[in-house]
Parts: sequence; structure tokens; C-alpha cells
Amino acid sequence: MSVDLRGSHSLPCKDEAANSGDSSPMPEVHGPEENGCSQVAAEMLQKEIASPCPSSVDLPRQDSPDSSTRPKLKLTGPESEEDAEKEDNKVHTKKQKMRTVFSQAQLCALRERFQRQRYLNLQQMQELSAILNLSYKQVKTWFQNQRMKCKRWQKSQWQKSNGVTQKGSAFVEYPSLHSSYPQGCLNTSGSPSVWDNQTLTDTWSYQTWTNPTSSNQTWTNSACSNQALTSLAWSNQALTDPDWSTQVWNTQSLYSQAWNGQAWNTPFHNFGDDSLQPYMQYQQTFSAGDVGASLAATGGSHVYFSTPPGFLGGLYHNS
DNA sequence: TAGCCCTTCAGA
DNA sequence: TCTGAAGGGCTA
Repeated sequence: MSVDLRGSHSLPCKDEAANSGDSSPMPEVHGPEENGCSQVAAEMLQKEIASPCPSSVDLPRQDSPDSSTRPKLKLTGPESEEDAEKEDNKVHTKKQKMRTVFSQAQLCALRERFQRQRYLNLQQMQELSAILNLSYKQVKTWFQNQRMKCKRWQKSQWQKSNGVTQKGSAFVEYPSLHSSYPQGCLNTSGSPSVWDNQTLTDTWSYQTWTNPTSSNQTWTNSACSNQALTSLAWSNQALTDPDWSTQVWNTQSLYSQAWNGQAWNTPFHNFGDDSLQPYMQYQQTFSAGDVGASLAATGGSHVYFSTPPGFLGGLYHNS
């Protein structure tokens, strides 16, 4: 069975930082093995530390305490002393913002963590920031922005559905992942109501889902994407179980079904109520070596794939 | 002090 | 033009 991995991008940057040894003391449950995203991200981070990515090296380091040393950042300020003088002359002008561009690996780790935990305590944020080579404030800001993003998305969803179908259900707890919110606005129920179509054919299957912006948009969130893998799970399930798409889903069945019978032999996390969200994605383009290395790095015994139905969609190949 | 919310604006 | 990191006011 081949997979159309159009959702996957090439590895964003092998050099880029990542997470997540996640030694969080929080109640959210971590399996002995982190999800693939984290594992790979962890490896990427290790690689980065060992040998920084050229693309990163070329970038100016950010002096701001808020900045990571890793995130790509363009300083908009003066690049030379002359420029500096010119800038001094404009001292009264508005202070320019420096906008950090987080690496894909950092984003991956952040998103993965966000999916499990929308709120981190101080220690967790510090740990995460240390792991990702970001500042505490950056991590905090990112989580806040992320929460707001999810909230806006939920709001838009409610409005679109006239506030009828979703408001009272767990479904809205986290909006489904979609193109604009690829980082953890999850649909915790996986309710089939979100599916527009589950047309499955012998060869190609196309999953669409209610997406506020583009229902057919292929999952594109690079580093973390495992849409194809997830799709395969759905595909197999849907093909063998005609009732699959109509049954009432709860979170447990969601995960079970999603991974039912897959060769990955993946245990399911017993997510706490606060983190019903599944672990996220896996980067398809990682090589076996990457995976193995990341497993070794994290002490994992097997790779974690877990993304629920209703969570991603995409084009995949069943043959 | 953290979170929410709105806003700004850099960068893609 | 759009996204999203970050600034800042407000509240608890």
C-alpha cells in the first residue's frame, strides 16, 4: 500500500530544534514512548546541538532574552554601525518588533505538547523552553496565542453551524486540526459529523472534513504531519467496517478504531481528561534511520502513531 | 504573575 | 495579503 505523502514536506531542517523529552510531572499521561513527532524532534534537536544547521548558523542570533538562539529571526534593526547611527537618529520612532520564526522542529514540539496540554505550569514551560532552546516567555506566548487561535476557530465553527450541533458536545473542546490550525486544535470526539465525505475506493481515498477554510486541503504541516499514516488507518477501518463512519464515537473508541489492527501495534495512552487529545503526527519523510535514532534517543521501543479520525484528512493510496 | 483579549507588524 | 510572534491593557 502506497501513500501519497503530499502532506508531508521534506524534513524542515534537520538542524532544527525540537522537543521533548518531556519529563513533565503533570497529570497528562505520557507513554513510555513519545510520539513520533517528539521523538524525531528530539533527534533533530540533538543533531542541531551537535552540528547546527547552516541555515541557522547564517542567521543572526537574537539577543533578546525572549528569543531562542535557534529560531530564525531577522533583525529588522541596523546591520551596520552606520545604520545604527541612522537608527539612533530615529530613536524616537517606534521600536521595531522582532518577530521570531520558530523552526519546524520547535513548532512540532510545541504543537505536540499543546495537543496534550493546553496549559503548562511554570516548571513545564521552563523545561520545554530549555529543551527547545526558546525562552520561557516565548513558550508562554506561543501557548497563549495557540489557545486564542483555537478559541477563534471554535467560535467560527459555532457560527457556521448556527451554534446547533457542536456546542454542547465534547467535539468542540478542540476544533479539528485544519490548515490554519495545524497545531493542536483537536477534535476530541472525532465525531463523524465532521466528515463531509468518506468515499473510499480501491485505490484512492479522499477524506474530507469540515474545514472552515478548505475542506479538501491536504494536510501540509510539514514536520509533524502523519496524515497519510492516519489516513491509512482510517482507510483500512472504513473499508472493513461499513458502520465505522456512522457509529457513535467516544474518545476511547476513537483511538482504538483509529489504530485498530495496524501493524504499528501501538499502545494507547490513557489520556487524562485534560488531555484527551492524541499524540500527534509523524513526519513521513523521516528515514528509517531517523526513526531508529530517535527511538534510541528517547528510549522508545516502538514508534508512536496516534492521530484520531476527524483530525486530519488527505489523499492517500490504498494499493 | 498568568491568562485573556486585542492589537501591531515582521516575514512569508 | 495573511499568518503568527509579540506587545500591552485588563482582570483575578
